[in-house]
Amino acid sequence: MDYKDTLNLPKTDFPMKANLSKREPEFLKKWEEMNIYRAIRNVSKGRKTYILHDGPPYANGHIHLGTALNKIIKDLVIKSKNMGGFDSIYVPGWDCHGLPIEHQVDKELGDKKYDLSQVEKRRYCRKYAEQFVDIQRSEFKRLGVFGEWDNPYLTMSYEYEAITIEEFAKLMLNGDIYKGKKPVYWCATCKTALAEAEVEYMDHQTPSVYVKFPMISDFAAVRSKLKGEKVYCVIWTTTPWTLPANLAIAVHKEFIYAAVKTQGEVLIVAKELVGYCMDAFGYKEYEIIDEFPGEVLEGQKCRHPFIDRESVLILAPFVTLEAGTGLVHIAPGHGQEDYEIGLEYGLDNYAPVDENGRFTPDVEFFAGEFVFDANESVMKKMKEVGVLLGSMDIGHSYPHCWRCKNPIIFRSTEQWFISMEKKGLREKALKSIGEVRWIPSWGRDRIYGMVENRPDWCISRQRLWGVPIVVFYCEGCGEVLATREVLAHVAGLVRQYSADVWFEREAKDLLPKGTKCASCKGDAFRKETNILDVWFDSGVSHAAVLETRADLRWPCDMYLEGSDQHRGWFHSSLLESVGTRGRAPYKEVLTHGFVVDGEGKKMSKSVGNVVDPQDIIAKYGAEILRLWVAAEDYTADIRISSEIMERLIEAYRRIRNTSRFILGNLYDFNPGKDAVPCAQMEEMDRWALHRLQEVIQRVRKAYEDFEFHVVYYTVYNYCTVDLSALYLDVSKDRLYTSKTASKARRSAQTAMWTILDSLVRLLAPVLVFTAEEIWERMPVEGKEKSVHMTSFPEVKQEFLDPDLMEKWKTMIGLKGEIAKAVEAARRNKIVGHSLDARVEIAASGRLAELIRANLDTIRTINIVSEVEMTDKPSGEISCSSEFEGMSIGVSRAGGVKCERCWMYSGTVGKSAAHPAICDRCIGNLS
RNA sequence: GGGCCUAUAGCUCAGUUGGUUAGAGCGCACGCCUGAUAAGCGUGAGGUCGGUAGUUCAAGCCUACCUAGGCCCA
Repeated sequence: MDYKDTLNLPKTDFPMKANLSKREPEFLKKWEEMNIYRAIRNVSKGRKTYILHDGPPYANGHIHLGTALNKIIKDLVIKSKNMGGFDSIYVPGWDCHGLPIEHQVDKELGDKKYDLSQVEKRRYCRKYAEQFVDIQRSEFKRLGVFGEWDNPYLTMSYEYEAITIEEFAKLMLNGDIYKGKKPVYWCATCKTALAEAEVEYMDHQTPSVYVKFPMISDFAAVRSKLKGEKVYCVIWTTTPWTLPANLAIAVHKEFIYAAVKTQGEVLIVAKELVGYCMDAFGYKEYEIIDEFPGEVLEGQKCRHPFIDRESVLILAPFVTLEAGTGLVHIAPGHGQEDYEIGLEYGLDNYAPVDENGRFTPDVEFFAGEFVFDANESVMKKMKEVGVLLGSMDIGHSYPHCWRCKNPIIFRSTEQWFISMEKKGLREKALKSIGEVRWIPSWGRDRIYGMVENRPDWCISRQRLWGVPIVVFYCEGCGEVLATREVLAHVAGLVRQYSADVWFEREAKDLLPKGTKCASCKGDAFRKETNILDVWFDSGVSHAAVLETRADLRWPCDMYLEGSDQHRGWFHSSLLESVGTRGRAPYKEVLTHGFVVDGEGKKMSKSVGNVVDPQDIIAKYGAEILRLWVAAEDYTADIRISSEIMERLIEAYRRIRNTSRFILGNLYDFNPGKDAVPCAQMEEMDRWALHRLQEVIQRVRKAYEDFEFHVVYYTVYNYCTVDLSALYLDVSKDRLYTSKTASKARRSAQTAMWTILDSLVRLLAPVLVFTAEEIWERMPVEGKEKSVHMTSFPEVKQEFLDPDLMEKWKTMIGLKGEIAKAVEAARRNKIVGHSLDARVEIAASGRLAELIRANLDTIRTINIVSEVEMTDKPSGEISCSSEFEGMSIGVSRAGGVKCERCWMYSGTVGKSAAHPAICDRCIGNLS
């Protein structure tokens, strides 16, 4: 007879093959139908809230691996908080205004854009953003991320736009905001000022020129050696077009400068660079006739090389000797450092360049010329007047516009600023940084340094798609009108009609009736045309979201973004919140690194190492992507490669198969009726449950610390090491061959059920789909509709047994030694399967006592047919390295192999009814 | 060029306040099993801790510099 039919072999319809890319959408559908997010919120109702405030991704393009990573980490936080005893709320958001969308719309409209009114174009922008909100929403949902997807926050919603204006108003009325003239990054193509964040550095070829400025003050009065000489200061610059705006020449106070006589004139350059410079000018013969420190030059005057104007010599700390001449051309209207040093010396903020990047009419020789074209003309002019000492093209890192990729210029313009100093914003912000928990802790130093050094925040943009800067100017006297009443009135209109109202109505229709200019009593006004920086938009999300939704609160618990946001959203939110409310809008800030390729290099289209999350989802499923996020330590850069994917898929299979095996052995188990109390369980089951408690404790702690990779490794190693290789492998005999309802088998089933029930909950935040798939098949009466509505398992004291663990530590060590001995016998063809083996152990002392008392357990956990203690082992002899003095002998087991349990036994053949099986099996058959 | 960060076996991660022969899992090699089977089990070989120089009786863990990489800025 076939005894296989008498065994309790595993049975389950839980498929071995995950088929994730096909099965995941089915779960998404189920969750959609049951409104899983609401269901979880209902379960969590009344608990302490945990609020992670979503940083809004930009509503343009499809999600990439970085955005996927970010959303998945957020989802891990939200889900683990909910299962860990909080009411964790997730309102996703989108950043909708800004240049990129406006550009994209311009591109799509083509020439049509010139026929559209401002409002019409804004409507296109709105539609464009809506379209990508929809796209990204479905892509995020596909990742298994739960949240209020049907009610997200959008920075372009009427309410949000109104609050943006109200927040601006607070700062305005508080005196933080001022209008000033400053050099800002200016893109002549896009005709707009750019924020620091909108600038990219790329290699760019520019001419570099050496130019001599004739000295006009009597320098010989200070340096007598130069009496009677024609003296020139030589500068070097890579932006010849800024020379018409030159107002000064900077030198370093401590550097030594040399007066070099050559070609009948004297050139001043840094002493260290004399050889280098003369080489560049092509002068072979020269003589240094004087040397002096830079400070001697301060206050001396040169004449501009081709314009009738003075250029004064000043001292600046940023002068270096790395390139050039050691004398730096200063145009305060065209450079940040130039501007700052210009302020110190009271120089004019001169920038004779219009918004198109063309010289203004007052610029001699070059009026109307585009600045980058003017490089050539300026050089030509300088050649003409004989001041050009040398020139060459060089490639260097130069700022470019993030959108149009064209090189940009620094240009002094009228802009609105939030002052870091006027109302002590910097100081307050720095203090607030100290009150926030930064994870990892170095985040504090990073943002502190940035806030400490940043210039005033330029919040104005000369664009269309955004929230207007709500300021009016009196047509009569030019006075700024931005009173509390006016701002509130406009905010009200925006709340009703969207910010479009600003662009479609005239000033008089935006103002409260009877508004008059405070200084001239005029009643005609014009609107400010600038809009707000989009970083201001997202920077007020704490006000627009946390304070407006009933179940949220201000401040929230956490902001969680990539480490670039120390300068981005964390930063803008901090300044806005500190400026209006005196503290940061968050209690904790968690940052993650960036996704890089298998070599640690950043992903770029040109290198061709970009990985698309859609491809991974289609090929392996979102689950594998989630597992990747969980497995990697996100505090540093996060690598992805095909090998990493392969490893994760294998790990996933192991977890899946372990679960499947347990489910297969629970086909006839009803935990309500069949569970065995802890005290009556078999020793090994109690060992497995003790280990489970350790896993639960470690995993819950890891979730609390946001160390998701610890969650992954802990569970995975438990599955592999403790369960698959030991506990489950060993338990097969008991599960398969014992009587179906025997206590021994029920004990194992109780343990396995408990284990899977815990694992599935611990894994649910990570493996959202698979955990649900397992949960659906768990035998439990009255269970929750979704594993995501359950809580994490608690550590149960009754399962903790330190003495047992101590004993089993030795038992498992012993198993390793026996396995080595059996392996040696296997190599010598004495045994194949471990059940072929008979093991003889020689040991002494306490070890011998332990072995003698547990011979049967040792036989069981080693899956051999016989174990005996003896003084002189026979067969293949191995000496233990772990246990001193212990030796193990392995020989072929005696007796006959039982056809049912495959163990060798002397009892096989004794029964006439069942001649092929052992008496243990005969007992289990009846 | 500056600020912050990272660098441990092929891969992903551990390595407590510096202290014995640097750990795990996977992968790999070899083998077993065929009652978890496009599964399961065992054994084994792989790092001197990015590099250099220091501090120390003692350094993967401290210091300096360098290299590579990342983010941010210039």
